[in-house]
Amino acid sequence: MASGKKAKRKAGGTRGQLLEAACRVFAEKSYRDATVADICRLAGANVALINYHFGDKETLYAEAWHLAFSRALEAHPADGGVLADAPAEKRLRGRVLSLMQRISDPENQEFSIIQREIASPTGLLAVVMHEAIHPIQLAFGKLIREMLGAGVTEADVELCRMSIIAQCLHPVRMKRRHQLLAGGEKPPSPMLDLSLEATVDHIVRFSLAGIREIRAGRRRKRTGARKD
Amino acid sequence: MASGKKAKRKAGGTRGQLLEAACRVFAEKSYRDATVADICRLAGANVALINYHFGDKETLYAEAWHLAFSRALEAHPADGGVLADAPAEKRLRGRVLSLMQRISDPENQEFSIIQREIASPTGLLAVVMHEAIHPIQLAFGKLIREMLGAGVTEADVELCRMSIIAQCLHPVRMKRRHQLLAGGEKPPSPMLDLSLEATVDHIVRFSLAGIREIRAGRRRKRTGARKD
Amino acid sequence: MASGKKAKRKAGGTRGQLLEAACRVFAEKSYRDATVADICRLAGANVALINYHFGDKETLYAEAWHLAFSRALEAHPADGGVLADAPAEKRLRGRVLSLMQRISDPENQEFSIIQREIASPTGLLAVVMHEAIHPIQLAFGKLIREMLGAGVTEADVELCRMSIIAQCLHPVRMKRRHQLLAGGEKPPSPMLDLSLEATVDHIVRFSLAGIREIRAGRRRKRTGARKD
Amino acid sequence: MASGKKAKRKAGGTRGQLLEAACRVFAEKSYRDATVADICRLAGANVALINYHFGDKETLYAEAWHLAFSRALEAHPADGGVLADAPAEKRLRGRVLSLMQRISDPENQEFSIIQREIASPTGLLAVVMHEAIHPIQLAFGKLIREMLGAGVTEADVELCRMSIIAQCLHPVRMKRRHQLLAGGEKPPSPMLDLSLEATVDHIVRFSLAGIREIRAGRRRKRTGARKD
DNA sequence: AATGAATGAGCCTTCATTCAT
DNA sequence: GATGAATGAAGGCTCATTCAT
Repeated sequence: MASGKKAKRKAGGTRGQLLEAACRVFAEKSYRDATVADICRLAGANVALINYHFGDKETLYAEAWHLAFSRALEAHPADGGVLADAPAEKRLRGRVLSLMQRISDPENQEFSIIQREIASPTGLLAVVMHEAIHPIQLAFGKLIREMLGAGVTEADVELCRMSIIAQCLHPVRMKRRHQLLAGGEKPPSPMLDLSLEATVDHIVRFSLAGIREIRAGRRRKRTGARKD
Repeated sequence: MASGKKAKRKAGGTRGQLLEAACRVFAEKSYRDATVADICRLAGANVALINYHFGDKETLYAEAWHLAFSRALEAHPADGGVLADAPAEKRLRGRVLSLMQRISDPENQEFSIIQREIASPTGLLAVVMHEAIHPIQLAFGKLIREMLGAGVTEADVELCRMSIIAQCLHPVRMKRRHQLLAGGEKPPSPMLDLSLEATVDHIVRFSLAGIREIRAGRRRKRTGARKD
Repeated sequence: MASGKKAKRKAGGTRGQLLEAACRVFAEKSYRDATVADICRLAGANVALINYHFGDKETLYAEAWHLAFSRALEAHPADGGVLADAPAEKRLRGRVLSLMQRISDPENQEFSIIQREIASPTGLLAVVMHEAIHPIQLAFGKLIREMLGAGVTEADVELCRMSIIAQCLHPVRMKRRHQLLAGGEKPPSPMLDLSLEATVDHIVRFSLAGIREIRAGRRRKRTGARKD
Repeated sequence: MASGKKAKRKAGGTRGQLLEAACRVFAEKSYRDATVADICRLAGANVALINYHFGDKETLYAEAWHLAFSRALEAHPADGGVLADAPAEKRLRGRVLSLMQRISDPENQEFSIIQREIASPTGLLAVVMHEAIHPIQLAFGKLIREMLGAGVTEADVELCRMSIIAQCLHPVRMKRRHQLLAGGEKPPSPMLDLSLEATVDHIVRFSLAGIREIRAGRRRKRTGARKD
């Protein structure tokens, strides 16, 4: 058998253990607050092993984020499983659902890490933006441009994209914040009990109305028609 | 006599200088990253004075936030200067504008501090939520409930409130993030050049459509009517 | 009286104590081998005080050398107390004596520090060369040029200067080396028992003969005379 | 070649590779500054092999010096190839040339190692002195005693020996120091451009004059003659 | 003989806090 | 109130050495 002879031999290797531990610790502690001792304790490893396997704390941090990022990407395909030839509304719903699942998945540390990175940047932020955030924004932008139709300015696309992405991120932030605060108290707002599905339904419906409005507004502008 | 008003060498006294400096430093550095030495250097004061005047770093932090909060509250009345008997749309616009001005005012450190607090909480978060965030949420909730009409669930109010507040906060977060990243590069998206007014216009129009949709949807649900 | 009220208050201040201790420790241990803990232990101070007073180990090192350098300069005037209008032989003897006294003074850590710096340079070497070594070389060069007379090449000056300075430094190095090795053994060579005066006498006599030879040789060359 | 069992097998074996690498690294880095990792990287070997083959870093260091020493001894015979029945002047020149060649040979790490050893001794110094330095000193001493003639004190021999050896070592030290400082700047003194031959010529001529002077001086002293 | 992984001791530095004027 | 000096607790990193194949 190929399984480890020694109990000393950790499953997946110590390097993997460290990476895993780093993901978790960095997800809940910020780069500065997290200590290599924390991570090693969680991984059951010697502190010097971080230097051995990763060089330094910063590299470990970058690799931990990459791991979380890869997992998130794999677990939650950006299109939400909706086919490219489905109606735009379906595709929008797919993307909204996918994004929200991705960032609210409790197994996924990516969002936590990114949030902390934004609060106190370490230099990783630019990479994060480029690799994780930009692609999602682009895909949303393309879809929204399509939905808004031809006679629309780039600024309108941008604003609608912002409106939609904002609605996806905000509830997750809120939920985390409340979980952080409440050690077990009653949720101070009923929204927190809403299922992800219900929230997605709301966002899609709310936003489709918004998009139609913008689209109509632009058409009105173009044709000179006025409807009060 | 312990008369509280002493004209010190420094304007507002050393205590005030420290508080002022703390506001700025905590706005750009996170609780952990900011050092008391940073703050004292900026205030031109001795390090020991922080302990003398505030006891410890954490208390100074709390007081600094309170100062920023008070200033924000004073500088940006929550109703945006719109009278309470104005039409709901006007009042919504007032609140959206007010909120966005408040958090994007570069002289106001409140939002920065809150953002960092959320990313790595120090215990201040609960107070912040209660004093700064909750009142705004309540006012928005009341207004939105009014706009949605009677036959609407609390969850709908909650969700619409979330949609609107999300749209207010997100662009400011985005702008800050980009300023952080780009030392002076061209903004990678045109949205960043949009004026606050234009963004507010969009949010209000987009959201009014959304609210009407939710309101109509609920009515449809209740009456069973279908109108397409 | 004006003396310190507290025993805690160290004579000359902790900063001075640290500098003094650093001189001694760096004189016997090399930058790398010497630890800040060593220095603080010797100074009876807390390790953090090095950061407080000097910033870091490297700055302390530089300041320690500067102190040793200043003391050496002050205690051993480069001309050895011989007047500038004295005969060249007297002035040479003055310089040789001065240099040797300077580097063999057991109270003076300058030479030790320089020796270690040469063996494993820290970046201070360039400064050391410029401030401590160069002036001495220049003075010797000027004097030797005068003694060699007009018809001499710059290379000859250089070589004679080297010959003389070499003789000054070498015995001191040898003596230190032997002290290092012998924990109390008998000196393996009688030279070590020679007084500084005797060594200086030798160097001057030996070198004056050498200089005369070079001077004569050059003259021979110039006049075309040959004497085999 | 048929001897190699594996393609991996390095020329001279891994042990030899390590020794070779150690010579080079210790020649440029001091015992403390040089890390076993440095050496293994250069040798293309695993870190654990140092302990396997040599026990510890210190033993490797000693063996590395021995290798450098043996090579130096072999490459530069102490008498400089001058026959034992040649005139004393010739033999002196031979020894001076040989010593200077030995220590300035860029392929020879011996001198570098010794210099660093002197600056921060590791316990190897005693061995070095005994095996490498002492024999050279003895040979010089014997030759100089012969040249000084019978009526000379042991101290005079010692001092002349010092004068000559000092002149051999100093220029090499100087040259190394300047190479260390200047990454490629112009040499601040013309001496550095002098050939080894020219330097040897100078040393021999300068020293022969010195020796004659000492010899004559002693004679004068003995006979009571005075010559101003 | 060789290797990758692991270990523990030690070092420099940072920083909030406290002490003594 | 204000100041300079002092302190102790960590934290990240380096490195020679050892372990288990």
